[in-house]
Amino acid sequence: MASGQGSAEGMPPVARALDAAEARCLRAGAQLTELRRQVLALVLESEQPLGAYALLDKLKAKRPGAAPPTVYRALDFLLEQGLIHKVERLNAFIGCVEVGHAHGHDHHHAHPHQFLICRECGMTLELSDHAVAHALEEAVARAGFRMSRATVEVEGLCAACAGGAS
Amino acid sequence: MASGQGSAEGMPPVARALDAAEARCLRAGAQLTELRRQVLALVLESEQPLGAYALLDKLKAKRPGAAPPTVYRALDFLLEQGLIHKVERLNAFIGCVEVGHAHGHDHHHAHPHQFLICRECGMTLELSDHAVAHALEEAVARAGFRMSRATVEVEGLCAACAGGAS
DNA sequence: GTGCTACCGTTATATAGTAACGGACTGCCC
DNA sequence: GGGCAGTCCGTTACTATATAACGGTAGCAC
Ligand SMILES: [Zn+2]
Ligand SMILES: [Zn+2]
Ligand SMILES: [Zn+2]
Ligand SMILES: [Zn+2]
Repeated sequence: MASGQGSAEGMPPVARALDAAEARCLRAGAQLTELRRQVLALVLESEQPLGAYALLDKLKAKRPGAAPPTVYRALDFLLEQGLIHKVERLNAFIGCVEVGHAHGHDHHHAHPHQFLICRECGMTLELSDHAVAHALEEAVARAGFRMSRATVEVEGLCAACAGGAS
Repeated sequence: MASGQGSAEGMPPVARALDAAEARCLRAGAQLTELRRQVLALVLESEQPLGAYALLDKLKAKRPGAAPPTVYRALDFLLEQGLIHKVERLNAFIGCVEVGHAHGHDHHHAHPHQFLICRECGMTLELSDHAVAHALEEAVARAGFRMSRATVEVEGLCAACAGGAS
């Protein structure tokens, strides 16, 4: 398999996600090249969403010649494959939590999702709340719109930060 | 009154909105200065959301020395007062439709709202859908978050553009 | 007067994102 | 084999978006 191990047991989560991503790309007929894999790994290794230029700095360690187009092209690919999402409020990118969930549903891109962003610690949580998605679909339809993609991002305090400060 | 007319009857909508904005600022103890009023007028006059630099170009007609901080400072003020919103997906600004609705509720900033953006014609519609806001509050609370502000933006096709192309 | 605040002009800089060209490689057709 | 198209990526230059920092002015309190 992709990272040389036959099973997901005992693998670090990033490696498991990379394998899942590779499998998804295979099924989609897309090429997860070395560069794209490196960028994806950097996104996944980060606890918090990373901006394109932060990503670029990290990438330069392995790829000294990297420039903005290097990372933006990789990000575009990863977005198209649904392997990462963009957090619009932060101009930053984060791995999709659903990749590798084995949920079967092969949304090759853009499943409905919502982000919760802690303004204190920066932690960003991805939800896939059906009630929110449904309410939004209804409201959009009532307005006569046809929805193609939705951005739902909440800024606030996570449980830990709210507990400490109140 | 602000624009020299005693009543809202027969006034063009932008002038009426400017008067409502002035009244809101008075109540809030904030100063709607000439610069801020000019920027607000430019935002309100536009059919579509305007970027900061588009706004700057227009502003230069009346204020030749205007520079980026000129317009960004005015925009920050208008955002704080809830007179305009930022459309994150477009990095653009649009007037709040609720200003001057005489709804009484004096949300001096950040009422729950959603944007519907037509990718064809650029038309952007502001909703204030309660069901969406409520579903989002519930989901956020279930995740242990405390929400302060939410960005909800839908990209799609408006009725007119969807009807033509299907 | 002094000190303080809010507002704004001005210059420079930081951050985010794209356009455009060209080289390397691959697969395919003839 | 040669030619040709497609994909990927290195590279340069550039556009777009946003902010930092300093200084001046006007109003007001004391
Ligand atoms: Zn996701
Ligand atoms: Zn937190
Ligand atoms: Zn509004
Ligand atoms: Zn339209």
